[in-house]
This record gives sequence, C-alpha cells and structure tokens, in this order.
Amino acid sequence: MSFPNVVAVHNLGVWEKGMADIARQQSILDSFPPQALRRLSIEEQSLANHEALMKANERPEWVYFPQPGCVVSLTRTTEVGTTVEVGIVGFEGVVGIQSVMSPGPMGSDAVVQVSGNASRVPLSELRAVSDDNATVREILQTSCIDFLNQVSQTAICNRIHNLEQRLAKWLLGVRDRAERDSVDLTHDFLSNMLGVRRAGVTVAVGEMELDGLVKHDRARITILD
Amino acid sequence: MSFPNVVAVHNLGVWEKGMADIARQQSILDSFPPQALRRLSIEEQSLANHEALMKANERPEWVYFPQPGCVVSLTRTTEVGTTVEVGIVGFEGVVGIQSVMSPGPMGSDAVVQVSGNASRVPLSELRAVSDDNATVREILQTSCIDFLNQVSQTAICNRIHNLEQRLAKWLLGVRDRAERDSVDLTHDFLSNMLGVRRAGVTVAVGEMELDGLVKHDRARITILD
DNA sequence: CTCGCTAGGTACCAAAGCGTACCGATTCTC
DNA sequence: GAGAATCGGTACGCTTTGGTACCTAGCGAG
Repeated sequence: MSFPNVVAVHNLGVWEKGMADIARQQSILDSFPPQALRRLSIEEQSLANHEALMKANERPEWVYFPQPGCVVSLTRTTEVGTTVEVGIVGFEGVVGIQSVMSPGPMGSDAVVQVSGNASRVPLSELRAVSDDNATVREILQTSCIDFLNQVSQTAICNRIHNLEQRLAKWLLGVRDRAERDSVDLTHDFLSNMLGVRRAGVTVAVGEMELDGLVKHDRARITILD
Repeated sequence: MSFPNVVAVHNLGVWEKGMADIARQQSILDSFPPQALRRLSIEEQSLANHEALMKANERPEWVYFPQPGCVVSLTRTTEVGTTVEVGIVGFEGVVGIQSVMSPGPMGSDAVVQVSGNASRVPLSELRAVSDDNATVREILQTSCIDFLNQVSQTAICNRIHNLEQRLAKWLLGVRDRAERDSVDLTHDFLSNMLGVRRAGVTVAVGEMELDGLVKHDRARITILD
C-alpha cells in the first residue's frame, strides 16, 4: 500500500495518486506478521474531532494507526503562532512515525481531522518490534518515506498552486482517507490548515461551488466531483 | 548530530537551528561502527556544480554522503515543468536516504548545489548493512526524520514567509553546509530553487544588500551577517 | 577588438491574497 | 424564547508576486 498520487483532479491542475485502485483499505497494522502483532499491546481508541494526539517538541507515549474513515492532520506552528498543516495521515499511515524512527521529539502537532477509530500502540513497544522484525521495519520505513513524499508535495503546492487548487487537493486527500464525500469542518478551521485567511476560504469554496465541484452547508463541505 | 533549527536570523522572522554548536562537522558516514564500514565499498567522488545525482521516479544505484563543503539540493518538478527545491542535504545527511529506507523510486531529483567531495556507497550494500546493523539503522533513520522535519519547515515557509525571508533562510542553510560565506550561483538558478521569478530574486537580493546582509558580484553572493 | 552570450537591473500591469471590518444567519445555552 | 456565540458572506485598500519585456554590463571566443 503506497501513498496517494496521480489521478487528474478537475481542471485545476492538481493531481493526486488515487486510492481507488487499492483493493482493501485497512490499517497497515493489519499487514504486520502475526508474531509481531502478538508482541504489541494494541488498544482500540475512539478519536474525537480536533483531539490533540501529539505535540511538537514532545515525545508521544503512543503511536496511532487510524482505521479507515479516521483522518489525522500533522501541523506545525511558527514562531508567531500561525499553525499550518504539513501532511495528513489516514489508514495508510502511522501517526507518530517520526518517533518510531528517531529518538528525537516530534517536529509537528497531530490533531484529529475526521473523528473515527484508531489502534494505538505504545511507542516503546513498536520501536522494539521494529528493531528486530525486518518485515515490520520495512513497512514502517516505507510508510515514513511515503509521508515524506507527501510533505514534499505539500511544500511545492504551497509555493506554486493557488488557494483554490490547494483547497481542492486538500479536500480530495481527506475524502480518500475519510471514505466519505462529506466532511464536517468550518471555513475557519480550513483556513488554519491551509494557512490562509478565513475569508479567502469562503471565496474559494464559493467559486468551487459555482463550478459544481462541491456544495456546502454550515460547517460542512460535500465533494460532488 | 541533528538537523538545523533555532537561531534568530536578522530581523526577518526566520529561524533555523544553528550548526555552530556542532563540535566537529563530518559526514555521518564517519559515525558508522568499523565493522559496518568494512562491509561498504566506499568510493570518493568529486561532485561538480549542477551535476544530477538522482532522478525522480528512478531508483539510484548509489547514495551519497556529502563531505563538509559539498551541498546537494533535492528538487521536485511539477506537472507543468516547474522545478522547486524541497530540501537540501550537506555533510549532516544522506542523499538518497529515501531509497535506503523504502524500496520505491525517488520522489525527487538530486542536484549538486555547491561542488565538493562526497563518499558514495552502493545502495544495495547500504540497505543490507542497515538491515542487520542496529547502530547504522538508527543513524540513518534519524537522518531521515531530520530531513522530514526540514521539508516540513520548507512547506510552512513556502506558505507564510515572503521572498526575502525565504531567500535569507535558503542562503543560511547553504552557508552552514558549505562552510563558507560565498556561494557561486546566479539569480536565475536561485529563482528555480525558490520557485519564483528571476527578477524577484534580483530585487530581493538588492534589498538585502541595502540592509547590509549580503553583497554580490556577478554569479556570486556573499553573506555578511 | 568585436561579436555574442549570459547575468542582472528595472519597469509596468495584472492577479492573488492579506488585514480588517461589518453584518446577517444559524445554532447553542440557559 | 432570548441572548450569546459561532459561522459565513462581502467589501476595500494594500502588499507581494507573476508575466513580460527591454536594456546594460561583464565575460569569453574567435
């Protein structure tokens, strides 16, 4: 299971690999070998909207494997307090992979974007298993690089795409992982994720609505196309 | 040895961890245990300016450990042909770490930014050693996360910082790794790295020069402050 | 020395986005 | 049901940046 890319998106010039071709969408935890799973105290968690799972500059106690439908955002806060999203993680990834791979603190915050369930594993346990199970390690390392590629793409989009394009890309990324076309979020929240003004989001959503790409009610956006 | 961050930069609101506190600057290859080094066919290479070391969507044959003074840029090209830098690697990192960690192809191009020497190791060898030497693995994984954090920072800067701030950050990043205050590059080249117009770079450099932060001759910029 | 190429300085207009503000509409709370 | 809080629509002026273009200075080749 690899990270999103490719699949033409409207006429906006935004591309992202589709997840449509992925036969069965499940947490990567499910692809761990049984003997590895036995060594992990996996705990089911219900994650609420906007719940903070991890904080930048701290080391988390657990890492989370979102189940299909649950989406988590990784954000970074600047010196002046602005918060911007750098990447999102759904069932295809691991929230806290940074801490599994490296002994340092997290470089970003992790916030629940779309509520849902996740499996949670103590960080230390996963690190131990990753250390002596090559299969698990390969899966985690690959997941890490997939995320790195995602963040790289975000860096570029932030540079050369306009607001409407970035909004479209963001919505599709969430849609693929949330597995539904409606997401509950306010323009204000979106503006924080995209790092723009709230009013700018309102205008961009309005334009996309005129184009028939989305529709929206109060605090909800539905993707049509 | 950890990745750049923190250290106030002029009055531009740009921060980056300083490398000034790093006692001895050397390739991370030098921190590998001897028994690991013996298993690697390390080859010294002289890297020329603008040399392409790796291409996106391909799997490299070697990975490179730049020696102090040598700097490599990782860039990504968009669907419309625009090339933008997502991160830089110097003596503190590994060019091609993505391919060591994951079996997939590179997500970016690698281009020599400041010529110099680098040690080069066959990818397959390094993967093998990383697989059964925990120390090497830890070093590489940490280096990978450091790079991920760098790219995350790039994503944010691309969103909320203006051209002059991004230019300052870029110059400092290169300076730290190149270990000299003068770098040979044209405004045109810089504009590709930063993903802006060449004329925009000219103006930004001019303003920084007025502020006494840099000076420049033809195809060269010197950092003063 | 001259031609030609490359680097860089400058300018003008248009588009995108920001800061700010105001106000209406919906929802929540008591 | 009334007041408060939240959400979102809209507007205006300003800054940054992009697109484009033209011109000059330095450098190298013949």
